[in-house]
Amino acid sequence: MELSERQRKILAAVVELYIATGEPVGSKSLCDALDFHVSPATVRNEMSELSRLGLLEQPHTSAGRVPSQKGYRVYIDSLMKLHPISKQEKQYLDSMILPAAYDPEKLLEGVARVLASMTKYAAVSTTPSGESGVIRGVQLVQTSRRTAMVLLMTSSGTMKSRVFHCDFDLTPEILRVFFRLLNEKLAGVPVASVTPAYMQTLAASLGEMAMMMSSALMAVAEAARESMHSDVCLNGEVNLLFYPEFGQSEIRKIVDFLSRPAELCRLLAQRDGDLRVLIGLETNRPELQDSSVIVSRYTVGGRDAGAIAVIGPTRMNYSRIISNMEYLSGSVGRMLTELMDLD
Amino acid sequence: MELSERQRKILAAVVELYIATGEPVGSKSLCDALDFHVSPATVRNEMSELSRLGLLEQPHTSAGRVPSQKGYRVYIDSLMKLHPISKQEKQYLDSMILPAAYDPEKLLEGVARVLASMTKYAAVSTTPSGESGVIRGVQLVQTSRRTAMVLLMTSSGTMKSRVFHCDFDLTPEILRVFFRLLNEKLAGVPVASVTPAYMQTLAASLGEMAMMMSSALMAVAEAARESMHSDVCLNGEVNLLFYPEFGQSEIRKIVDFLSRPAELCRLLAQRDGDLRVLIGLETNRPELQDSSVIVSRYTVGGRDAGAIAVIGPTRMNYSRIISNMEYLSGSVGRMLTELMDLD
DNA sequence: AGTTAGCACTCCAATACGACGAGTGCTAAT
DNA sequence: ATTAGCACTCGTCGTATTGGAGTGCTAACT
Repeated sequence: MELSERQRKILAAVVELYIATGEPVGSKSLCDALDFHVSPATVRNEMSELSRLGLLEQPHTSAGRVPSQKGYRVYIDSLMKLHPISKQEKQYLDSMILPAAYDPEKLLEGVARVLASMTKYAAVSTTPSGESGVIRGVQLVQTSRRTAMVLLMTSSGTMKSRVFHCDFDLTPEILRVFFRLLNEKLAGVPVASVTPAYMQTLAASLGEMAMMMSSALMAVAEAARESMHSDVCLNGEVNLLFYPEFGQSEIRKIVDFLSRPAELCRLLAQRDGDLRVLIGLETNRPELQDSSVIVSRYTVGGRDAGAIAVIGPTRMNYSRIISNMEYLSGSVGRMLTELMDLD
Repeated sequence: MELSERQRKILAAVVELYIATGEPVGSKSLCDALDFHVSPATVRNEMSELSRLGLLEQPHTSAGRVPSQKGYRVYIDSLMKLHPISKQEKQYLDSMILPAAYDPEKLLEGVARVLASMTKYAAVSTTPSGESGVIRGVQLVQTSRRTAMVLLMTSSGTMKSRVFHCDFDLTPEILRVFFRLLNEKLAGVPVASVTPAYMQTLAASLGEMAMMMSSALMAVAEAARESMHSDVCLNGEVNLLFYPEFGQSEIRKIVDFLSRPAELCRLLAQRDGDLRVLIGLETNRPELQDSSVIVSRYTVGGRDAGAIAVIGPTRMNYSRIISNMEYLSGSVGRMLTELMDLD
């Protein structure tokens, strides 16, 4: 698979023209786009060679060429040049997510929104997952006479709240006792180990308090469970409707897939490397055979925490989107690290 | 506009058949659906009379009849009979939203989701608006050495949090002082009056503390501002794609409209009566000329608080959806009232 | 040997045409 | 007042035709 310089240039030009116009590119129009002069016939020869190599394909005999998945792969891996993101773009992105930077869930939701509106594709983001975190502390806040809220903070930067209800009136003193007990028992415990069984033994060790605190303990357990599983925010599915390469039935399948958070999560979980581009079937998803996914993972406090992703037609403006996503995932990580005071 | 009993039956049958099949209904098929025997010719006469009255219209000369907006209006106002929601449906709806019933925002998001998946239309919900509420209390929670969270609770059932950062180490004593001061000054104050100017005068009255607390005050102000404006949750826009009556360009316009929360909010704000059906141009929105909107408002603690709505093609199964929505908005109100301990 | 002009060929897209049929409105008979 | 009969309208669907974009091949050129 050694391509000549000219073949590389032609392949790149085909990909870029096709991305720009959406139509199969023929030898004539390709000639105009090339930065050196050759005749259409020469280009045709080269193109038929590239077809033989499986990098280009023809929708039908008398049509122009379209990049194959392999062709996109080569383009992305070695032909494409990323032009760095401009200052205005940076400012724009920051200004869109900054207002939500006070809460991880809101922030990631905002990121998905801006990503979708910027790219005009579907965007996904996951909130920081706390699987590997330990409980940093539990806070209690009275919200009314007989209700209070537990706030559970973890070392991985999540913060979950839960309201609980008692059948007796709460007083500051009671809350103080609850607070002391909960933090004594739970600080430093990995959230993953806060199972119902664990709570049972914990309750046992509380002796006579256990009865009074049962609803509080439940709330803590639920908050812990929730801080383990990371939320998936989806935005801009509708954008996919406007790409002619997707027909009604494809759209339906894609939307269906997108609406299943668990599978979506799995797609984003592959964490070898900062940023990955999955083209068509590389996603291992038949419903995404004509789509590409760009996944960029972000870190909080230096550790891998979550991902943002864009899903669109294979014919995607990779270069622009990749540089924007790299910046965005960096920003998100930085903001979350700061928010959690983990730096 | 006095319709004979037979005309009423025919109009109802046309609407129901059209809703069920999506195709203009002709005299022949209409005859079969009627519960009394008449010939197609008779039906034709009646239909042409209904056309003259503006209740039915024809897509073209040799096609069947389709209800006009006026026709739908009459159907909904006086012809349609709601069959009450079944026990299973109630259980299904409850089971879908109950898990999210610990947080108003999550709950309303869940409601929009279940509404969209149940109806197969687009669904919208607004979180309880706190415009008219007063501050019930402010809570402070330390989240790390130099950061803390303010929690602002209002009488209208909203609860907003905000993290703030100090440039000195926080101690329990400092927080206690902050807490006392904030609650002294702010409890009972209408959120609407917590303007920047108000905060300024408040800061002035705090004397030397003002400097230390500035970031906390800012956080409170932001939380107050946020508790005034109600969030809009949108779900299921994609569902609209699958109705043939919407073409690409219509879909684009509708989606565009749906993505503007302010306008959406305005649409849902009309609060005369529990439940409203807006047909086509009754929405006062050109982009919704082929859509209908069903809005149902919910109350928290006896006062109007927010709305849930469904947006779909004019050809909508009104009867089923209305009864489901009535139940759902009742549930939501009940859950929120309970959550906020306002009963 | 690589490049290019010329040309026959393929195949999609757009257009036009005609048959078909569902549905109407009108008229006249019951 | 109702209904059967009938001519008429108009959109839908299938088929045939045409035009054009693009290819692959061959032969000539550098």
